Amino acid sequence: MTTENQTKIWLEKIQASGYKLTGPRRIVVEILANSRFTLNPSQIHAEALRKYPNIGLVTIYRTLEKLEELGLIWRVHEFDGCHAYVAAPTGHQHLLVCRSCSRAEYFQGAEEIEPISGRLEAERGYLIQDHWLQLFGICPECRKEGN
Amino acid sequence: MTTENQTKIWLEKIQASGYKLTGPRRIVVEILANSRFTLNPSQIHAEALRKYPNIGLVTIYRTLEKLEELGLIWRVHEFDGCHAYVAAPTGHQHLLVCRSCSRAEYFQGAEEIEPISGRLEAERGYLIQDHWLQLFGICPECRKEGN
DNA sequence: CTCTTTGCAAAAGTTTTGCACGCTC
DNA sequence: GAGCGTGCAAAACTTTTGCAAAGAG
Repeated sequence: MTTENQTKIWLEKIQASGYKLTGPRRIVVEILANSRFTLNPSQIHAEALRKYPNIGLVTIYRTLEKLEELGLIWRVHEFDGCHAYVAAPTGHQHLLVCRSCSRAEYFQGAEEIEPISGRLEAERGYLIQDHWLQLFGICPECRKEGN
Repeated sequence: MTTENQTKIWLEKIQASGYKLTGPRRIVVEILANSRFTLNPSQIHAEALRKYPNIGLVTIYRTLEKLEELGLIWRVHEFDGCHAYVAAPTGHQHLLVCRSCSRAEYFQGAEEIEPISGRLEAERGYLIQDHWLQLFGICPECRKEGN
């Protein structure tokens, strides 16, 4: 999927959910749908200001809230904090995050986890609802630069 | 391991690391080493006040910082925030957390993840350093109560 | 006795809320 | 035109820092 399509799909979904399409929302969507890195509200705000001079940080927060509610973005949990967001994947995927530059990409095929859930439900009586699998490391670009 | 032993081991480790054993530190250690639930700084403070009337919230923060540095506690990432801590496990284990009461327990045997790391290193050129696997659900006690 | 640790107060940083105006539909 | 969305200001929280006094070893 191209990123232009990704942006378009998000905007349609926002509208289909009864929310209005506004300048600030378009900007935030464009930034997040196209970023290969995790971004926190303040970084998004700084980036957005370049294209929409008067946009307020509060609007970033409120837009993030809606995008998260619509399942379009995920809050990312990193070692040094949990303030950043990233475009949600299509389908069930897991995150691989660079600890140096916060580049984030997804990977599939962690079906290995299903039996673990089943085992724990049987052995401990929990109702398992969800799981997080996230890998951390150094991306190829940062390895080249010696980070 | 009994929880008294756990508390004792932590206190010894604090002392062995060159930190002093003080009243406030003993209290925080006792609370965290014995809790089956994740606790945030404010909850720990409230609990500590019952046994040590003048203890300050700042001291809780500073003690948590040291316990984390010594590897005795982990910060827990939950759906509704990342402010809570829990006693670290012995060896490589993963967390199972109740979304209703924040009860937390560990499980072993997620060796299934190793091949995933290897695959991603080979396919994407990352140097994988760490991973998080965490399961969320409802614990038996909360299921009984219909949460 | 020395040096760490504590509690208070204040600062810094992040996120939320109230409100009048502006814009989308 | 109706009602949602925006920006500003201020509030609410969480976490960190400076400092004098107290306590551990």
